[in-house]
Amino acid sequence: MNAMSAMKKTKQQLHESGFKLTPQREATLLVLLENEKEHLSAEEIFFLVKKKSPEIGLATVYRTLEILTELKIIDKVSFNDGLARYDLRKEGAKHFHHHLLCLNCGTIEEVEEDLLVEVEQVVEERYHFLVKDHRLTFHGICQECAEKEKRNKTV
Amino acid sequence: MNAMSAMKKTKQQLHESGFKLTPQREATLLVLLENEKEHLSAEEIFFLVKKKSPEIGLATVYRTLEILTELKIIDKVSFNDGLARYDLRKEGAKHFHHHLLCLNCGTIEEVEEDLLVEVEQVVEERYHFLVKDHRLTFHGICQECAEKEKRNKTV
DNA sequence: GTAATTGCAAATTCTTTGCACGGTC
DNA sequence: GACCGTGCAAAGAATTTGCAATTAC
Repeated sequence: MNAMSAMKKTKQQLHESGFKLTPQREATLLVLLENEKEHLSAEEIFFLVKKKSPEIGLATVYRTLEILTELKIIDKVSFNDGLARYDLRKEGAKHFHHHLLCLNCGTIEEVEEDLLVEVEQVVEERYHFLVKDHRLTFHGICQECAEKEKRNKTV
Repeated sequence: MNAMSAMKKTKQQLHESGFKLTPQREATLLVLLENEKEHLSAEEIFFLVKKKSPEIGLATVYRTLEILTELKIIDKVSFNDGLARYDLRKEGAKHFHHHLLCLNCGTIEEVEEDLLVEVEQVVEERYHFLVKDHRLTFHGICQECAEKEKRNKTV
């Protein structure tokens, strides 16, 4: 675990861009680090931060998330549920990881490995498009739901 | 061009699900067909429909878009600009087409061919996830912007 | 010291809902 | 005549903004 080192690194990134590391920003970042597998919305982050630092305002959380997105420390994603969610970018990850969204239970799984290396090459060559990043989400049925379904049919 | 046949087919789909093809729904669908390369927001669709049928209300457009999404005639997409956009599903397309979003000029190009056939197989095998559909958007620089950039450097 | 940052409340933006009215089979 | 669909206006949800007070460096 290196929440410490991640925090330190972020602090530096903030300073490099002329931002200050305020307690509010630190608290927000900590929540993001502690929940890196989740895909929290601004409001969810706000409530989690509020638990430890009750004086924080929702607007500050929004403003912090905006800065962190700008610095590419987090990514803003949207899974068609109409609100923005925030996802910590993995240390040194060149590309955004992929998501598996279960249409049945709504769970979001993460796929760390980059499955698009070849596809991106095709896009660059065939469509003359210089790929910088991507957003890929598969919609489908997760293993757990598929098994549940199977069991129900057997019964 | 077969806006006629597309309309006819949709009419049937609506009827099969117990909906009527009202003039408002027809006008909305027509705008979608006429702008199938665009990625219009609800409001943009509303204004285009209003040109021809000034009596239509925004709420009706939203309600129509909801029905069309439900019937999988259109797809609701979001490109991180915070509002929903709607995209006509291609005739008989099993999978949602891909998008190329230019980070410079904001243009969205479409990629009709399915580049994910093999990747989906990997996901199914390696992650035990039954893929039903996907959302894939590449972020990068389009050909036009890349050339403009090059020209500026030469000058 | 001072420019950046904050919390709060008000404002905006996008979308949904309630409801009386109109159209259709 | 029951029912679906509509327009309008009001409500709602998510996010942004203005501003005076506060804080980090």
